[in-house]
Amino acid sequence: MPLMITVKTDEFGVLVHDAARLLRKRFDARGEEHGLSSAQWRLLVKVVRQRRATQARLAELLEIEPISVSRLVDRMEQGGWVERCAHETDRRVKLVVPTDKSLAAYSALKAAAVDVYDDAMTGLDDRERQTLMTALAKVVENLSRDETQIPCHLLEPQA
Amino acid sequence: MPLMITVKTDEFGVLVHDAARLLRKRFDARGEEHGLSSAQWRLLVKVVRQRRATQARLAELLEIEPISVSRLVDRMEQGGWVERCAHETDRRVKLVVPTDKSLAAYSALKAAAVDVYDDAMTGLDDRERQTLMTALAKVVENLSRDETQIPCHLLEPQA
DNA sequence: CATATATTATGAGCATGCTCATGAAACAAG
DNA sequence: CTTGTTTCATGAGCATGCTCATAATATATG
Repeated sequence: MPLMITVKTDEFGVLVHDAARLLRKRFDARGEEHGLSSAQWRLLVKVVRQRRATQARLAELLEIEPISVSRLVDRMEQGGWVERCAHETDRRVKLVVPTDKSLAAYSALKAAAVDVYDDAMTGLDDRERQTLMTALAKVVENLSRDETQIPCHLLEPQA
Repeated sequence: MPLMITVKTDEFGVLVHDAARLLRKRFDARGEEHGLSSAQWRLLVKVVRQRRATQARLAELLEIEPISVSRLVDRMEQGGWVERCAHETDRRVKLVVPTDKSLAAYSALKAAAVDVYDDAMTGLDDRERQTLMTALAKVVENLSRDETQIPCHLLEPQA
């Protein structure tokens, strides 16, 4: 039997959790100059890129629930970042569009994001960065697939 | 000038954010069998390992604010996971100790965590896992150091 | 057309984090 | 001992996520 060294991944959850928390903190700090939280920042980027998106579409893009988008847009509308407009034909939907204030802040925010990532990855070489990105992407893919993972042999035969 | 390929790290924040969210969702799902959220699970692990810890110490270990521990312990005490006991000499502190219920659930929770990590890292070889862990640890270290990063030349001379 | 179903947004209410403020107890300096 | 400072726990109130429920509208089907 070959020497089986399996990497200790005990603390994987803690690491990811901490990294996400610390990144969020940095983004909150940088966004504060503009009066933006990190959640609002994320939504702003989507709204600027989409130009006009329904709240349902934003929920899909941000991978959060529509109700959470509703609350977030409430606060961002109040802050003058976005506006809710009626759809031309579908009276159910409200189109979320960026204000001039959002469009003006966008490039500064992009630059700030690059800064934060540079800080975060200081000391990692290109190979490590590459592996970090692809491995994380794989993890996200793994966890996105079959959410609850019910083994086939446990499934009830369908009628 | 050598060919400079710099890895595209644009989506780093999104990846970490998504990975953390999906992991949390898995832990919530697995903890639900026991009636535990992922935050409660994290605290439970610390309490079982420490045996008796002040809330301030738990806040330090979990890297959250003492007030957040206070609320979390409220709910966990109500759920019968922990108890608040008086300290022998210092009447300010309340020692948080695990109940039998916590001690009984602990090993099942540990096994569930291993499951979740296995799922998450499916398809990654040892080299990739190794790099993922060390790179994430480096990121956490980078972001933990000099929180606000004020360049020295901008600091006011001290009186 | 009429009726059933799906989609869109949002209200109510909860969990988990936060900041700011406060009260009680411990500790340090005089 | 008294006074000032620090530490510990927690109240008030907010942001961001969630589930569950509901109203309005659109769409599909008989």
